[in-house]
Amino acid sequence: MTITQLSYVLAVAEHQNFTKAAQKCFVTQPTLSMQIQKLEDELDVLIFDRSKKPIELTEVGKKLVTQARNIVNESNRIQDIVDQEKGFVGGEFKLGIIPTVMPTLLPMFLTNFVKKYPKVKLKIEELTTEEIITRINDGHLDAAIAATPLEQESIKERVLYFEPFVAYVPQNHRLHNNKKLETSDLDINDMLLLEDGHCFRDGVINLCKVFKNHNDDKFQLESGSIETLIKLSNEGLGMTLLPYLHTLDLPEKSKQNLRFFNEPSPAREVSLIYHKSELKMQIIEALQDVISGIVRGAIAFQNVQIISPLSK
Amino acid sequence: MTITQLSYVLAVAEHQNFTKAAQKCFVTQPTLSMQIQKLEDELDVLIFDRSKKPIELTEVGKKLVTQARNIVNESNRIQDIVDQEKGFVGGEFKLGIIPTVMPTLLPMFLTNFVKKYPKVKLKIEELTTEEIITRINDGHLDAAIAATPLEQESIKERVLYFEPFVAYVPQNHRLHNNKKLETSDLDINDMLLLEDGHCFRDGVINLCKVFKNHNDDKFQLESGSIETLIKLSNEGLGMTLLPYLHTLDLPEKSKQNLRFFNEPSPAREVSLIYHKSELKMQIIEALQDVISGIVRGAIAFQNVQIISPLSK
DNA sequence: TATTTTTATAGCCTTAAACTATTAATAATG
DNA sequence: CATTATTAATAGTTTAAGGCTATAAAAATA
Repeated sequence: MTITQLSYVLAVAEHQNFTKAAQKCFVTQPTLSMQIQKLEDELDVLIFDRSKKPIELTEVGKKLVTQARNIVNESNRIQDIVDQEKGFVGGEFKLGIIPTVMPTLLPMFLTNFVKKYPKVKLKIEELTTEEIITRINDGHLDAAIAATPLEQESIKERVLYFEPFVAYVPQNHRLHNNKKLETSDLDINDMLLLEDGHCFRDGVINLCKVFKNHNDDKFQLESGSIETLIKLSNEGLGMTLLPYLHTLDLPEKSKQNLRFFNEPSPAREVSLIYHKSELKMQIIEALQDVISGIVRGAIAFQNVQIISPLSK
Repeated sequence: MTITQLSYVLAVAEHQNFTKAAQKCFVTQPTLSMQIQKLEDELDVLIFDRSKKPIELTEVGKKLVTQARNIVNESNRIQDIVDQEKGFVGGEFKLGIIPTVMPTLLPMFLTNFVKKYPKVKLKIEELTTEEIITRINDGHLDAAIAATPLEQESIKERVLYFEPFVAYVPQNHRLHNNKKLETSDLDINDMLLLEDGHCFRDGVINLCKVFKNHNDDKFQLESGSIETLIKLSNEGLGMTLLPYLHTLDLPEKSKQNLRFFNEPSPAREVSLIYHKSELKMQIIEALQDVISGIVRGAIAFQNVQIISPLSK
């Protein structure tokens, strides 16, 4: 039994297809088929049920795949240990970022990070929290930036910053003349929301839930981007909430519609999250360093109240 | 990097000698040397410091060995999973037993176990608790029978039975005429003890500590076996405590010197212990089944008070 | 039924992992 | 201090493993 064979098994289990798996492993299909057969012979057990289309794992197969993933993960760590010893921070690193953090945070730290750690090949993907959790668990992401706490047993979190919710209240809105807002002022029914799947949307809903009843799932207007949200709001279709960093580069005119909350201001907790196996920890720590350093300058709120990003 | 290479590293780390390691791995010394060199080349790091005699691990080497042990352990589990699926309970199994349990418990379950699981090649070793802990941690033992609780983070325990302490009080002893004893009757200073290293000795000391001050480490007479302890006691050199199972096959004359404790009787907890990685769990469960079944007939005490086997 | 997709088999080539034999280096001993 | 063990490294050879291409077989789809 070799680590290579185990990773072949993982690839087939994932793609349910020998040919595609072979491509992902950078070998030919016969090579991969042979190795898996060899392993099955050695263990004297069928890992895959080839009669099913697409191919399925047998019952033992499922257990073996779980264990194989363990072994392959632990093996990857050998290189990690060596890298750490040498002080080498490099290699490919896949980072997921949720959509409502991406456009504001990424430009702030990316240049700095690339300059400081030129050997790291960052591959960044915009993903929803749900997608991020799946991919961290199956090893397709090395880490991600998301709103926390997520309450995931398999995922560890390191808080980067707290980002207050800022209200965007258009001119004709009942709250426009309030200088500061209370969370109790909010009414989910005149609030513009992001589309389903955004955890910022869930955060806003949770925030409103605390204080008001609401017509479950009867939101009027939803949008896929915060920019559209602002435009819709300007059209007089309701107020909305923005993450603080999004308010920094608004035009002066729009800034006049911003209303902060009285302290403790509701806020989301934004964290660097990663699998509990702690693979590539050097890079994760490098990211944390750079991002915390940058954000510390931009955000300086002390007294905040964390709103959960989970839809309950 | 292969699992084979990692196990070679483990062997050298353990024996601090390439030649001996090669023997243990059933390959020639050059083969093992080459593979370790290849791994060092691939990782571009020295795992062993060959300038030291005997050979030592480098700093990275130590970390790598820890991780390698993980990987090799997890790999062994693949076969475990297959075995479990097939309902196969077999293969070599190394079991440690503490000296004060060995002579009484082993004859009770061994024949039964071998009959029920003929494919398991049991290799039994008499070892002290300390030796057992070391060997379970380094993988030289698959499981052991010892007095618990041990408070070892890396070791799991499954209680087999509670074995009361029974006093052996010779004729001329001050307690001889008491029909039953209280633990408060005990005085460590007129107690015959096993030699250092036996956890039963520590249990007895802990029991006495609870109620009396004692002359620290000023025990008069010590012995390596319980049989000798009884003989010494018969010579009028003091009373002693025996584990209940040892009292069953005493000659009738000696049995008249036995004094039980009032309930709750002090007792030791005897458990099957194994590494938290839970390798060869099928065999461990088979052992537990057989032993519990046998002992249930021989021991039927309900109301006992567990005495810790740890020397504090 | 024909066509495409997908896995298994056959045969070949290259590399890697094992061996034996030997050398080099170190430690132990006379 | 020279000699002898002990032990790791190197050289050269053999066998086996892992890879490839080409092709056949089986299954799914048109």
